[in-house]
Amino acid sequence: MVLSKACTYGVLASLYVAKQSENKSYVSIRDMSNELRISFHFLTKILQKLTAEGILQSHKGPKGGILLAREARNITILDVVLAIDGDKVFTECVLGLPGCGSERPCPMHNHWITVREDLREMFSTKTLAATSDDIRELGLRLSIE
Amino acid sequence: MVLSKACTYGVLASLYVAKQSENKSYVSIRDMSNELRISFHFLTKILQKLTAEGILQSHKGPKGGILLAREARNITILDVVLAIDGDKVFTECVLGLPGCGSERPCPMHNHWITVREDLREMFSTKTLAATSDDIRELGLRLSIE
DNA sequence: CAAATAAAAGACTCTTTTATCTTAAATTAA
DNA sequence: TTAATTTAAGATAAAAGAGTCTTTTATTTG
Repeated sequence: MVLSKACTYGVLASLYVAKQSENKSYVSIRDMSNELRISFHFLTKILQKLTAEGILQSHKGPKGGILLAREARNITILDVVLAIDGDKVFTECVLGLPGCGSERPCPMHNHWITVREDLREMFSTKTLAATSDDIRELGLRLSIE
Repeated sequence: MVLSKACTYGVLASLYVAKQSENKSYVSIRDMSNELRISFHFLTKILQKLTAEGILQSHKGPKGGILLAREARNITILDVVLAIDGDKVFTECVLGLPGCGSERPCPMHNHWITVREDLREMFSTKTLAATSDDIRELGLRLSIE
């Protein structure tokens, strides 16, 4: 798996919040966990990380929940991935050799760095705004159902 | 990590065997584990899988060890990856949604399938023969050192 | 202020992956 | 045929990832 489970949940949750953010009220984590079919407590932990990283903002108490901390067009899926999984996928050697790079390359290095960059590009070109528009217009899925 | 640790060890080991296979004698797993700095017993299990999958052949007893089961130019790195990790990386949804595909795509599907295919292509175009030639000619690394 | 609500935080469990250790089986060679 | 060597197999352990449960803290509303 390219992304950890926590990371895919974080991306799905961010897109869910972006999609709801026309209503200016906070998005309930409980509702989101029901709709996305993600364990509530596990989701909570992931969202806490995204909040700590300045991607989401949260509010306790009745009518509380979470919101995007910045405008949806200023947050990319790469931002969410980096916040949860870090940049390992985009920097590591595909054969796991420490210190692999142009000076001391592994047998796959030159080919791998192009694929790795394509992967990063894929995540960086998609903003939450544009992606949630796609979801609405094309009827794309965010959950198991 | 795109590949499991077991899988990266399997690829490194296969390349090591290919590189040694000018000498027609069996390659010692013990020597290989020392040179590649991979735990002997863990490596043994991985090689057993590759043997079971028909990529390697083994021989017990003194002067025993392993060899490629086919010619190095007829084994690709993809073969090794599929034998150990299966085809999950090349078929799964990047957001982990079960049943994601062109009929019921996730928000990243269309972009992801191109990256996924590039990844498969990277592994499938490299034979053990060509890659071990590269290693010799360009002095590439197979181990931590 | 008190009660209800909802996120935050931390402890804990389960599963999978990675790694180690021990014993068994096969083969070679003296 | 016996001793040494080397892979095979299985049991166990350690670490990481995924998921659950309980308690605490902050906020709203009656």
